[in-house]
Amino acid sequence: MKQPAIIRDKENSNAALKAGRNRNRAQKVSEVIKDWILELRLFPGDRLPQEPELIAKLGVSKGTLRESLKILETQGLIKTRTGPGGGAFISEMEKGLANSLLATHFFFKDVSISDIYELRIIMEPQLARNVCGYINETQIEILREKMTYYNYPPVSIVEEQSQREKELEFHEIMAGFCQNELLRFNCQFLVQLLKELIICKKIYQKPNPELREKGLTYQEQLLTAFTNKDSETAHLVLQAHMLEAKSLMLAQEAHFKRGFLKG
Amino acid sequence: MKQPAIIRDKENSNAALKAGRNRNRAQKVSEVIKDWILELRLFPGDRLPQEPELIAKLGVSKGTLRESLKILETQGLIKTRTGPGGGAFISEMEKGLANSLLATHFFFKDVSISDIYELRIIMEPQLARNVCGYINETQIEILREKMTYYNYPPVSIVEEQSQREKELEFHEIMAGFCQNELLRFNCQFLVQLLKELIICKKIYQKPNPELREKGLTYQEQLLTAFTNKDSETAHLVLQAHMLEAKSLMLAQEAHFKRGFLKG
DNA sequence: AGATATTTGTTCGTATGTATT
DNA sequence: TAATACATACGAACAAATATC
Repeated sequence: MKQPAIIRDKENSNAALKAGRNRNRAQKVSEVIKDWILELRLFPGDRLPQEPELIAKLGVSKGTLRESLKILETQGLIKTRTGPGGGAFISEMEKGLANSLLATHFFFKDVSISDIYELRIIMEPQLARNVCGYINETQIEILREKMTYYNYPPVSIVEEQSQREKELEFHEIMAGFCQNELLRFNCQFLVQLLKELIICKKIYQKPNPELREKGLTYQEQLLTAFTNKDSETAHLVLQAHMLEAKSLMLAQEAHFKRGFLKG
Repeated sequence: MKQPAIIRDKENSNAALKAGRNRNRAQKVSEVIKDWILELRLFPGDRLPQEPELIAKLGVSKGTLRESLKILETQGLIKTRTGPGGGAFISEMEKGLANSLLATHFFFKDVSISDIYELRIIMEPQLARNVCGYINETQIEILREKMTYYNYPPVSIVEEQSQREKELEFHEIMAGFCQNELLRFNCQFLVQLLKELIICKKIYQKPNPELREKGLTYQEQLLTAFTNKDSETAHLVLQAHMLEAKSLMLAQEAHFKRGFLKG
């Protein structure tokens, strides 16, 4: 594993740049710029020098520099704007991008519903327990409002699918309240995978009234637990919810490769 | 959320390309190519058309095409080779790249040891339970061999740190045996975060003999459980292990921003 | 081992688009 | 509206890498 070079002066960076003849220039340049970001302690909102200056300092052509910036942009580290005062700005990688990159990672892998629920069964209860500690009335109300989208039997297959999506969004929103970024990201990513599953593979075609009804009951119990600040009950309720959902879903088990690429 | 267009013919793709004047051309081109990959059912190893052909079919300049390919390369979806028979090849994103992209996501976020262990406490036991089902003697032997690096008291601070790393690698290897890609990736990513913590922030400077000794005991119990195919014991042992490790680590709690950028 | 053909990688000059003033 | 400052896009020429003979 490469040793992170937090401090490295410009001269050395450029030297390293010129030395490396064996590999891609654009990638090396992007790493040099990364070093600058660390070195100059740049934070989101700060601007990088403009193209001509970067070209001069790095000693590369416009095309190569643009490829390098594309790399950083793809990694979500910068964003570029045109016009006066424009240029490349440090930016915090947004959630959607990280999701889509990770989804690309699982693009050719074989992920099953069973795999997803193996994680959801342990993560969602923990999420509930965590969030319970500091969730407020306003946030509980947002969750309750989301439930109104599916607190009645669907009249069509289209509505059934829409309700499934809303039910997943309930979990997505709850995760959004979580202050542990790792836990939040994980839970939301799993929900995204399931959503893609709905859209792409068109499973859940058959009505599954039991799933909706039981889910609703669990979620009502969950909100009660939230109101009472009863984190252990919240944990248990969601554990039961997930176990139930898993067994109901496995009836329609389907492996899905590919298809959840685009973010 | 955008509707994934699994099937989309070339004409439509190009039409969509020409229509979009409001945004980045290179990015749109890269999405068109992604669509092609889906549409043509290309898999790792398959080759994309060569630059001149892509330029012709997409109606863009060479520079733009190269930026587009850079995007896909950064996302880990393709790799390019020069020379006869060269070109852009579909490739499976390697683990390291996914790790580094995700690490970039948490670059500006505040992740604490407590956050990491909140996840490890639930994931590692599940990992043990899962792996226990199919781990074989050879694999157990690999784990046992790794333990020899730290089954004795360290004589220096340097060795202490090295032992900590090896102990983390024990978990990394165990995760590598997991057949649930999601679970495997998560566990390994958490280990990577902890490793970066060792390197960058130099916590664990102070000797912590208790951590090593108790960890060793737990891991021995774990291997026994593996040998006996006793998944519930494996689960319980690792749960105790993680709880213990968390409390011992929190004594040295330190938040760490930045610094684990580069892959 | 060396020459050659093929294909990506890099550069530069120029032109166009776009947001600010 | 016009001028300005900047990114974005294009095309042709050249350099480097690699497989094949």
